[in-house]
Amino acid sequence: MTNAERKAERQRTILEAAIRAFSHQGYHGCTVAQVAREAGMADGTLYLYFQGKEDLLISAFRFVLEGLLERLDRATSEEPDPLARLRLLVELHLGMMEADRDLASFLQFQLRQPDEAIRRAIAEPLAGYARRIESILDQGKAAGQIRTDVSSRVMRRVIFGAVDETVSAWLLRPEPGTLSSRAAPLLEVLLHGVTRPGPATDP
Amino acid sequence: MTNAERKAERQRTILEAAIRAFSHQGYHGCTVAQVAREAGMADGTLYLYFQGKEDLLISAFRFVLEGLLERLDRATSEEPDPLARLRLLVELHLGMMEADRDLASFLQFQLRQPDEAIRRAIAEPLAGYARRIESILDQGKAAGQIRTDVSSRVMRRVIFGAVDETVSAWLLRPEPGTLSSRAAPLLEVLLHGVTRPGPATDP
DNA sequence: TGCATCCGAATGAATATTCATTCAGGAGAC
DNA sequence: GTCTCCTGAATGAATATTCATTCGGATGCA
Repeated sequence: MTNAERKAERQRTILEAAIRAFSHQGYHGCTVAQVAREAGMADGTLYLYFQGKEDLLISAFRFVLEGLLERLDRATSEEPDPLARLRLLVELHLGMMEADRDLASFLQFQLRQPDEAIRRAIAEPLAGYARRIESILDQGKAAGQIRTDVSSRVMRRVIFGAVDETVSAWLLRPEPGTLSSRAAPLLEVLLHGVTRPGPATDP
Repeated sequence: MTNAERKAERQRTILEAAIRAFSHQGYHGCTVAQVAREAGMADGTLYLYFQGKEDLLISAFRFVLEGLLERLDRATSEEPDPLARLRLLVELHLGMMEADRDLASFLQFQLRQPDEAIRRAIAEPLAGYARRIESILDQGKAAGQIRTDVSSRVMRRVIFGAVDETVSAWLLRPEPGTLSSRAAPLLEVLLHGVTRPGPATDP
């Protein structure tokens, strides 16, 4: 059993090194040798734990996304109120990205791979994320807090896109310690829109 | 003069070929030879018009983004009402992406390059796009249509992110002829938020 | 000793870039 | 009109480099 644990630990070390390396140089701008060096081992050793460079990338995506989902689930599971859960989700997402800049950079810039095989391999955890947002929205609809005249899918895209763009912008112009603080105004806009709440808006 | 025109035309041919090739295979998954073949000329010829593969990519980005900006400006310049302009901008953006799927795919999946040099080279036209959205929002604030308690930059990120995500989702699951039709519900959410317009929402 | 693990130099495939060569068409001479 | 000479755009095979992957041997533990 210690044997399997050893292996898992080693894999983890490699994955973390890969995330660091990929996030700095990009998947294509990065050699296997660099990942190995970052992990503190020889080139060939990586091939004892992963099938090759692409497998490394896909495994890293899975590792990261599943970790994020797990943390999100754990944190939001106790909150019954849908709006509060949505708030929590956004705050947590921004918080986690801020806490680990390499991870954020990795997700923001490497995830959109045009390669079909890679996309397919990460589609599932991504869909899981989408499903969680939509499920919160559906609960909100049932509770009368969320509008029912727009599909949850459309709203999910707005929410996800807005959060995603916020993280990207922060990465490109990193005023430190400021990402989490963007959660409040962001949620304001997502919940109530950009228009001025005036005396009834025309149909 | 015909000489310079000839050159410009030739460059344009190459750029359009590059966009097609890059959007299908991705920048890294694509050889210079493939671009040349797509353009109907020999490998070496490309080097008479561009410095190399990277220059090709950057030039293609510029070409596309500047074209988009120009079309957006032309179309929105005559509309005085800020909200209507915003609506127009979103509709046009979706419409243009729908009209040219290669272009859309190119922008969505190739634009986020981790390479610093490339990012710097395309920062300017991207910032131009951002400025246009924010300027519309500012006009809307002045006209009393847009809320003034959230910065235009935050709202811009929400709008841009939402549109971007909508296009991405459409590209990944292309139900044909359906992108433009997503403009209306999208704008609904952007303008008024996801919450149910009820008897005053708490502070 | 035997076994698992690791090392890192060697390999060879892939491909961006170069450059010696070709050739279509224009200019001038007759 | 026709022949000759030029020009430079276009070619695409050859080059040089980069890098993912392999594998024969070293290392350390039981």
